[in-house]
Amino acid sequence: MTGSIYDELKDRGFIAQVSDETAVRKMLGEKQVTFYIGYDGTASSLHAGSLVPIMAMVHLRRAGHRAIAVIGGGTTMVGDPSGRTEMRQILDEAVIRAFGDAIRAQLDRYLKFDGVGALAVNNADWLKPLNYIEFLRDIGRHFSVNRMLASEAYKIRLEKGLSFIEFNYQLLQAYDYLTLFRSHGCTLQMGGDDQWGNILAGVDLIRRVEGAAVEAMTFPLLTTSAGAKMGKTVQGAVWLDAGLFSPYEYFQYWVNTDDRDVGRFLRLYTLLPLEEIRRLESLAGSEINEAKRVLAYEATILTHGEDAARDARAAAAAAFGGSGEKDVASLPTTVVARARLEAGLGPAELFVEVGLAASRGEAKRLIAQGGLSINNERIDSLTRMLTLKDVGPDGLILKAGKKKIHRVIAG
RNA sequence: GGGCAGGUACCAAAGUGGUUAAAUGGGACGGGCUGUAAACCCGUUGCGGAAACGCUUCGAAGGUUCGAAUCCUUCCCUGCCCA
Repeated sequence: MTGSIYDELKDRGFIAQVSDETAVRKMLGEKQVTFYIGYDGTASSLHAGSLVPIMAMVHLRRAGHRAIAVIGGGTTMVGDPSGRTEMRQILDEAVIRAFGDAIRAQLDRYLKFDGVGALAVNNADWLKPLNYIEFLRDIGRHFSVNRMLASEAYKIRLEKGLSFIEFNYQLLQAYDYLTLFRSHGCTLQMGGDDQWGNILAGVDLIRRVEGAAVEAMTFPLLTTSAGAKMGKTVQGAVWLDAGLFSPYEYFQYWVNTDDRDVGRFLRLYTLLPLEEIRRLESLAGSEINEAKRVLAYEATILTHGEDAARDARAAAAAAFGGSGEKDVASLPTTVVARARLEAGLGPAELFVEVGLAASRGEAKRLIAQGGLSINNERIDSLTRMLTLKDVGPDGLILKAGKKKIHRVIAG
């Protein structure tokens, strides 16, 4: 345990707000602290937007603190209105349960739940059995509606409408904190900066009910320098699940980082020492691409493991002609029946099939605009049939635009 | 429960009987320039079709009409005001 983990987090850009900086720095430096972060299960996988909290947990755990990941099986049934413009879709309970299990498994890769230094709990376990009247009397009376309505988090919703169920979210999250304080001695809750109000509600509740001082810390809500939300691409989220978003795509997501974000991201999303990061981010001009590759490689290791990261890097090198080993086999690949290739396939059909175009119409548009190529040769005609002859020893390489690439092999 | 205003494509927002597959902006995508960056310039942006053209879309379902996003009816949903 080192006295510097708080400052390490701060230097790396993890901290947006802290309840009491002096107290938090002190406790993280002096003793083992049990802390928690909640993850609401609104999808079967977390995405890159959740990486900051995950990395913060990894850092704290490495520093010897005890991590509790709370799967929001109960709170997800209510839905957090904080900062949202519209009510969340109400999800089916069985679905929420399944999502929660999947997310737990995902977090396990980063945190290695051992029941001692890192554990996962599901708040459905204590929220579902709650008795309404008792809850109102014991917990509800500590909350001021006036104060809640005045908070920034609800501001948008007061204009667009806020249902009663959502209004209860904050109470439940506060109750989570109280529960973990009582059962596990948890004294630090962290979360995204949009959670600040909810987290403080828990701090207040514990003070009122237990007379104890506990702490709160939030992470900045990141956007890329281009203004996009972290972890979102056009196609959708940058999922941490290899089945939803392949390691190759994941690697590419990081390689495509804006120059201006490289240093910031290296600090947040890799465990590289700060001196090394300072060296990498100082690279100028096209040299910065080297830093991006390091970022991508390290980030991919953390999420998908070293083997997958190596494959992804090799595939990227093959696709973009970078230095080092080239491994075409690691590109996203689709097997197409030999017989179909013998008969010949239209390019639009094939590009749609491998997911490089959303529809034949789009594929045709792309061809007209010179955006599609096979084996690095621009397709200039819709009737350019693709056959077995186009499938070389490494397969048939399809490209849409400059960056989306896919390999087809006959099978 | 009553009154008012709304629900249009990824988002925002025009359109109030045919010239509307639906203005405009943003976003996104493609091309050019580059460094798998940014900025900038050009183009594209419902589905099918080589094309002609066809099909589906404006909360949902019915209806009026030669013709509906546009008119009528019912229903669902949202916001505001009143209770």
